[in-house]
Amino acid sequence: MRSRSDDSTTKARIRDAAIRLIGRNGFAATSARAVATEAGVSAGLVIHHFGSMRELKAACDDFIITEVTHRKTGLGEGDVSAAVSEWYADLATFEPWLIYLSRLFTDDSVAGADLFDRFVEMSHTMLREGVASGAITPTADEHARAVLLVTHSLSTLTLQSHIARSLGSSHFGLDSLSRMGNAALELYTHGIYTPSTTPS
Amino acid sequence: MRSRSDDSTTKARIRDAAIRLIGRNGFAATSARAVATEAGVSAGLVIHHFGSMRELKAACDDFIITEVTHRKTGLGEGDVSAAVSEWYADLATFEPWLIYLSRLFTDDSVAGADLFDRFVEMSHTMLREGVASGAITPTADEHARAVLLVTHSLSTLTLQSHIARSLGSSHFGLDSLSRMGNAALELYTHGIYTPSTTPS
DNA sequence: TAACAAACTAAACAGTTGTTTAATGGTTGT
DNA sequence: ACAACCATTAAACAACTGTTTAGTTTGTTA
Repeated sequence: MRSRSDDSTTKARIRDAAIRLIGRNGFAATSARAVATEAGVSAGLVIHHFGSMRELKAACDDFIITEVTHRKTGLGEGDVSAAVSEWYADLATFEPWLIYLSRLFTDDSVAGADLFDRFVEMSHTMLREGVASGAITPTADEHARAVLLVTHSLSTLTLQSHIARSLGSSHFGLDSLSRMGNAALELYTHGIYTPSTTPS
Repeated sequence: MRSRSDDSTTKARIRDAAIRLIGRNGFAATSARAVATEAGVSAGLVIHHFGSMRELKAACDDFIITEVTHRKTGLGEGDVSAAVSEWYADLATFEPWLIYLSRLFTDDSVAGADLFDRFVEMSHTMLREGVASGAITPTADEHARAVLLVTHSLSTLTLQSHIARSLGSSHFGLDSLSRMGNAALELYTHGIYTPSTTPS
């Protein structure tokens, strides 16, 4: 269950502190001294280990991306949705990663763009296979549909605080996730319009 | 078509500059001096007119929220989707507002939370009416469905840069919007799964 | 034990931040 | 013409920023 994030070197502690703070407040609002305090070290040590704040940010990006993509699970390496599911299953441990991950898409970083594009490719592959096997209906603009599905999936991440508040939870947990999942499954199964009244 | 944003007082110019910069870079990365330069005034004047940076941010929030909710359109006052459609129709003019609006939801400001909740209420009302008239299928968890639809709609806003890039456009324009809209309409009409193979 | 390298800190650095102050110029009302 | 007022600026302020420097501790190796 646990990963190499457990390496308890000081450098790793600093990186984890940065992931927590950048996730919570954004990169621009996260100072080297704040990271240092959060990690229980001096500000100079943060720079000593990472060179600069920008490089620290890059190290955090790399770490999160590696964790979400190269993680080995029972379902095979590179299965991103499996990794994210695992994160959701142990929210207490992985919540900071999820929050950081969501910031990756709204901060417009290169790392976030790459990840998004990879998601679209994966979605594309799944849709193609589904259409080939007859499980999924074909569509005119396959690429737009792939982008739409990825966008919808990620919105659960980027808008998680609003979802949780609106569903009455104090934070985005498994209950919120399953309620949204059920609603989404229903939508993907038969839409929301009754067949007879489908608009043009 | 144009609104009271056309008041060309210096105070309005400063606010518009702030909306542009905060939308582009986020509040934490937007300095009073940067806003002043963008508006062609001195840094002191920014504070003179708004009191502090936090109050300037609040003024921007208020302005955008007012524009998106109290705007009078042919479809009646308070029709948010009509207002947003209007913004999309004249992207050159309103793009900064859309970008600022999207930041409202990812910055977790109170203004964004209020707006999200209002959207959910509107969505709830529309769904109820649709179900009553037989146009929309009922569902077990109506609230979750309302939240899901709002989340999906807003994701087109919060992830607009990724959508545009993935669709091959240089920026999020009417073509991207219509491709996503068509894909969404199809999804809402009959889902993506073929009836015979609907998963449990 | 001596020597060396790495981890680490406190202090100082120049630059930027939000905000204040004092002053100037222009407009308005009388 | 005069007073009052507002818009506006340049300069200064302390607090904070990322980073550097110099130094100290700590651990390893020979």
